[in-house]
Amino acid sequence: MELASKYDPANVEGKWYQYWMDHQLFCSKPDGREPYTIVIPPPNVTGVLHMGHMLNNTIQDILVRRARMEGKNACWVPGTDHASIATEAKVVGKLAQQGIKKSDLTREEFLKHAWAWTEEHGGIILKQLRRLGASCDWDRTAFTMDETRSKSVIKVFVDLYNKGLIYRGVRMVNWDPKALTALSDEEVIYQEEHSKLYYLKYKVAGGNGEYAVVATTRPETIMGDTAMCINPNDPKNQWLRGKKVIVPLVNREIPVIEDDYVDIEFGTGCLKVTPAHDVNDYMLGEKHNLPSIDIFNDDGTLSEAADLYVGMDRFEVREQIEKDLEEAGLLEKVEAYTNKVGFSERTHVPIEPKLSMQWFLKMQHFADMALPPVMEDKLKFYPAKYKNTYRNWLENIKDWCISRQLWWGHRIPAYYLPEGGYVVAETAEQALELAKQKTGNPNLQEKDLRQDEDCLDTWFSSWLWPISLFDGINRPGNEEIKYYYPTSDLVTGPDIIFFWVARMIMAGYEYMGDMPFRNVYFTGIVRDKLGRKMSKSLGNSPDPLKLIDEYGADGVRMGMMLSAPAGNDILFDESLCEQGRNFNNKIWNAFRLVKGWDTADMETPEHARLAQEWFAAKLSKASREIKDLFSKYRLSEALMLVYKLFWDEFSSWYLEMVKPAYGQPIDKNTYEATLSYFEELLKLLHPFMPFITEEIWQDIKPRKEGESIMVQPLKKVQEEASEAEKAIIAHFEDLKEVVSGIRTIRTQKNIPQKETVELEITGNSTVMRYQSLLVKLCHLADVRTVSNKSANAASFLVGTTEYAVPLGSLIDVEAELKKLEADLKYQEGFLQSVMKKLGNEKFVSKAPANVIEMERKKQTDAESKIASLKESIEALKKA
RNA sequence: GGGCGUUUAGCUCAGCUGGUUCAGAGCGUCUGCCUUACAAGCAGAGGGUCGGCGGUUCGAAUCCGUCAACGCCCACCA
Repeated sequence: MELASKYDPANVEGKWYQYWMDHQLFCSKPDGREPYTIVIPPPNVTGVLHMGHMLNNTIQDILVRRARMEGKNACWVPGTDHASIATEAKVVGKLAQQGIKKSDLTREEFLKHAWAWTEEHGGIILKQLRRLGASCDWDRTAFTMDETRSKSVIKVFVDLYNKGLIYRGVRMVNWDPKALTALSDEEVIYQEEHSKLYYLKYKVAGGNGEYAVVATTRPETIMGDTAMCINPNDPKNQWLRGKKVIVPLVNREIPVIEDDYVDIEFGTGCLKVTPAHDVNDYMLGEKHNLPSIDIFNDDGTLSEAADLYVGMDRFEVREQIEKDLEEAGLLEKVEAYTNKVGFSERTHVPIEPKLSMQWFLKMQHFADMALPPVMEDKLKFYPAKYKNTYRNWLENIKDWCISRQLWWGHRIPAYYLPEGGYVVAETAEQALELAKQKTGNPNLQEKDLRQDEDCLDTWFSSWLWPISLFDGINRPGNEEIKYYYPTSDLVTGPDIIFFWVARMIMAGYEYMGDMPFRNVYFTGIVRDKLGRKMSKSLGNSPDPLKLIDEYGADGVRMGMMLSAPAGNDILFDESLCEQGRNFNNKIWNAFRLVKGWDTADMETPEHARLAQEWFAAKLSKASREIKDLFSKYRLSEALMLVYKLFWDEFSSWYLEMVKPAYGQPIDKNTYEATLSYFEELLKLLHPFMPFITEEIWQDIKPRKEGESIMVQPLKKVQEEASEAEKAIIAHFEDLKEVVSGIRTIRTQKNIPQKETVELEITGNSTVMRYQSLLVKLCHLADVRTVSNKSANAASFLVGTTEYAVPLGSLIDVEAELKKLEADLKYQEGFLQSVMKKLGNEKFVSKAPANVIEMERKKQTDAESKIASLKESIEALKKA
């Protein structure tokens, strides 16, 4: 035999991936079969593969491969996302290294750099996915900024604008002073920060030096104060009513206004109002008609309007103004304080609330459509707990700020007219037509129109993904969209439930009148074994490709799946990959064994016939259970089930049972049966470990070029187990226990495998049917039923039947007695508890008949066990 | 501040609508084995008062209440 005793994935995986590609086995075209569709959550175009991607894409591949083997037309569409803000930040950073500032470039020049960067780094991640074995239809690879997708985005923007769902206006938005753009509410992450609470003195105008104290966390914004606010019901501040106070350092007079909004208990009950830099203050300003002073530049430095500290950064000012206030005697005290601060999801700098002109999408309309199907389980979430999260968001929906002050993205198709106003159109030509109509000026030229400088939020393109991938926006009702939509499963992380999942559902109903996917599988976060998030700074994130080099893709896939129940975080440990690798090796060695057999024309021995009968039943049972687990998306459990089926049932039991003696041939019938079981096992394993299963499947029987396990249909299983099947499996479990019992005795008594022993069975036992197997597996010289076992035998119970191995002089009477007496004690205790139950009037009268029946059986069983134990003890004592 | 979730063996987790001796699995641990597929292996063994307390019930890991710890999401209190 020239096969190595260890499986070597490196020599196998690349070969089969190429084979699958060469034979177009990943490709899907609409046909008469039932479609099974997954659209990939598009990774950032310039991203690199990390463990989160590994988990996510392993799951998708498992689902796709399984569907393919169930005879469906499986289509997994890959692609990448332009990731507007993240990519632009990277490009800006790279340019900065070369000493180029974004502000020195024109839009066109910048985009040239951005595209060059995208072409250089773009799509690496998709190449990496191939190492994992991802069976994507690569011919369909899309990009959120390619022509089809871009046209879709613009078309949708225009459509929603025309429907009155998109509007433009000045609102308080989340401003990212580093990226210099507005963000949506979802892109702001609130984190607790240890900061200070400053108590500032606001002197009363025209008074004798009396002052009010205001507590604030942001003293640097006082230059923007336009009022001080008290609660009208606050007795301690009544004296301030109708007065004016003087902003410290600034020496500007501002009115004291009254509003219920102010919390009497907080600080001194006096609130400084800075309408330009706080959402709540903005609302107060609107309500009380206050002026608004914007004291910040876009980059978070102080503007001319602040008058003081002009040009300094907001945080420097905070430090400086504390000193200056102190010096001026206007700072009463400073307390330590913990508050929540919003940070930009991308640039991680504190968000500045800022009043600015932006584009918004009205969301109520979409929320109304998107909520019911999820709550009614038409569109299912796994795990279902995320329905709550989803509902909570939709029920408190706010309009979506969709404009970004960035260049890398889809440019907003709004065109401003020379004399004010604007038109919205898909192309510049159409815009010109509209403009002419609107202005009544037929001489208007394209150059007279100025397109909006902003681009759209990345998610404004991603939300169309399940539709735009099949060109369903530009060509509604085309063959592909009709066939593949709605897609089947979406596999993604719960962190983007609002960003992406909810919005896709909205777009789906708006543009297709139907859900974008039937099921959503939420994966957990991949953490290290200590439960920490994987991060670059901690250095606890392994390089997926190195893992694949070391353990093989199959091994890593298995490592990921072994502990990845839907929705739970997975604590990743390399040792899991080791387990995966070991399993590969186990499969490999089973293959070596079977491959090494010679066959002969001979009758099938009884023990082999029994083994076949049992394993066929076991296989059918397992197939049924796996199918059920897949239907519930319990993939790690399905994997564990096949794992045990292969390792324990097939390798440890079945193969040991049919294995011919050294140098002996095996009968043809058993050989064929074994191959067919092996093949079926490979098919069950294939979605989880595509490479090794293909390697062995190709070698286990002669195959034609182009054939692949990938597209082999799974054996059909019956919905329900037959009685015969159940009985075979149950009886066999007894057999296993007997075998195990005998092995234990061998171990304990140090009886070598080579020496034969005998087995005595007291009374009737279904195990007698498996006599031939017992003899083979336990190396027995004889099996016999007896009415009284030999005196000096080691015995054990399986069910109510006693099994005994006569030991002759090897018997250790003391130890044997001890064991039997312990058993007896347990059984007596057990019987007592059963009797107590049965003696309970209430139990007997209230419990259902079958439960009582069960207890009675426990009673008789225990009694007979006790009897036989007592007998054994007596016999031993005599011996 | 609101909402959700988790708590079962050393670790990671199953245990559905309460009742098969129901307390389980994988890994790890311990013991013995280089048995002619596999030491990345084989055979065997030990290990938990199911987070605490209280209740419902003939019967609770499972239902209810409460407390505790941890985690996540949402929220405009300076």
